[in-house]
Amino acid sequence: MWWSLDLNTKMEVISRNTVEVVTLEELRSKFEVGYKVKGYLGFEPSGLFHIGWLIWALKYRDLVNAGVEMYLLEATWHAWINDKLGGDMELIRTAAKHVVSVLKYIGVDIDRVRVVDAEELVSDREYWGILIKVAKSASLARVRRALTIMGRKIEEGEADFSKLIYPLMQVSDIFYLGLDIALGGLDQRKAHMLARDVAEKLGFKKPIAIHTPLLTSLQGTSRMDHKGELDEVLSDSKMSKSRPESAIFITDSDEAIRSKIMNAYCPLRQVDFNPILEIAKYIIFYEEPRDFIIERKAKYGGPLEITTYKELEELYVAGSLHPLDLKSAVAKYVVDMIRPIRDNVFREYGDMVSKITSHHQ
RNA sequence: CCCGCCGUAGCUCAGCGGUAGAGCGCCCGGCUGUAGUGUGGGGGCGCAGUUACCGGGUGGUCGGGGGUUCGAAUCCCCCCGGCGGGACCA
Repeated sequence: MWWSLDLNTKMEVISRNTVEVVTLEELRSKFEVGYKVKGYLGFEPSGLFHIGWLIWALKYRDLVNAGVEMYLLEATWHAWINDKLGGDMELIRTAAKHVVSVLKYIGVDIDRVRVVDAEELVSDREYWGILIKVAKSASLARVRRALTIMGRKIEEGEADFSKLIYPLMQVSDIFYLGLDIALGGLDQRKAHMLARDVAEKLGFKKPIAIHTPLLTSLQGTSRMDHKGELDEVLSDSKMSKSRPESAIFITDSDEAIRSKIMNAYCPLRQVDFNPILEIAKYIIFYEEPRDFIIERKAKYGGPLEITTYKELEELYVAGSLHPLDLKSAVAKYVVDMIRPIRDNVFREYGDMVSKITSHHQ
């Protein structure tokens, strides 16, 4: 268990499969000092759990297992600000609960997690005091720079003012809970950096930011042929709920999962922006070694058995593994992984699922 | 966190190894014109006062701290602050 982990093992467990830890040195010294390290992840209950979230969920599990005292913030008010689920707070709250359940099913020791609803934070006037302090210590331009995409539309007058409060709340959440670590997908970077910027000025702990990768959309990124237009290629590539066919949901049937994977973008021998390889890397091979069997007819080379992602990638780059065989294998493992979770979600949150599903239409 | 630019007078900035500057503002004075006012009108005088002009004056820890140098606003290092950019969005 965690108390038996030595420092180097902790550091390894926490930093694996992340895009970055800002900064590793700060994290190490926190552990060296030896006091109870507190971390959190805030998630916006915006709909059904999808496979992209699994990446931060697994990282969350790592942090819990590494002995970090983890908070899980149900960012219900934040979802409201971002007009998620039609602003239906009841539905948002239920959606939040189903995410907590999924975490439990993937093996997060939920008894050691402190689940907090944003409702609790905003009910405390101290929270709003912190928020005003944060607001006073950052210029309008600085806050605007920390905005999500949604918020950036303010410039065009397409968004309401509450979007500007959003990053202030994210920062206030961290300070209010007294956290050492802020975990999130790479898309949370701007808010985390704002928190780091103003923390010392206000006498709060400067949070260490841990960012997990974002999965490429199953549709991939077209326009790869434009040389040097990386930005253009990268745009529009995150796996997102707004386009159901681009993501695998925890509620998808075995057939739906297989079909989405088989139809996914998966260029021969190419690693970059290859959603199937990413799923293999960040989800199937999250923990290594792992037994991974690729069934193949003898005329295509026969079955393959590997244990690490590195082996898989090498085979693929070498052209020894055809996209179709890769997809079949990945689909099998994803289906096996999701099936039990899905069954539980339907059992506990069947009503919510149908509500949200109808909401999508 | 990374990259780039910036921080010099109240404001906008120039100067980028050799005496800290300009424009604007501000203060004092002058003058011309103008509206108001004392007192019914005019003149004079006074008060008050807008704009433009003229003259004079006021302007500074050159963001902070170290270093290099005979000499630093200027070059180097560290820090603080600001703006922009940074895989989703654009």
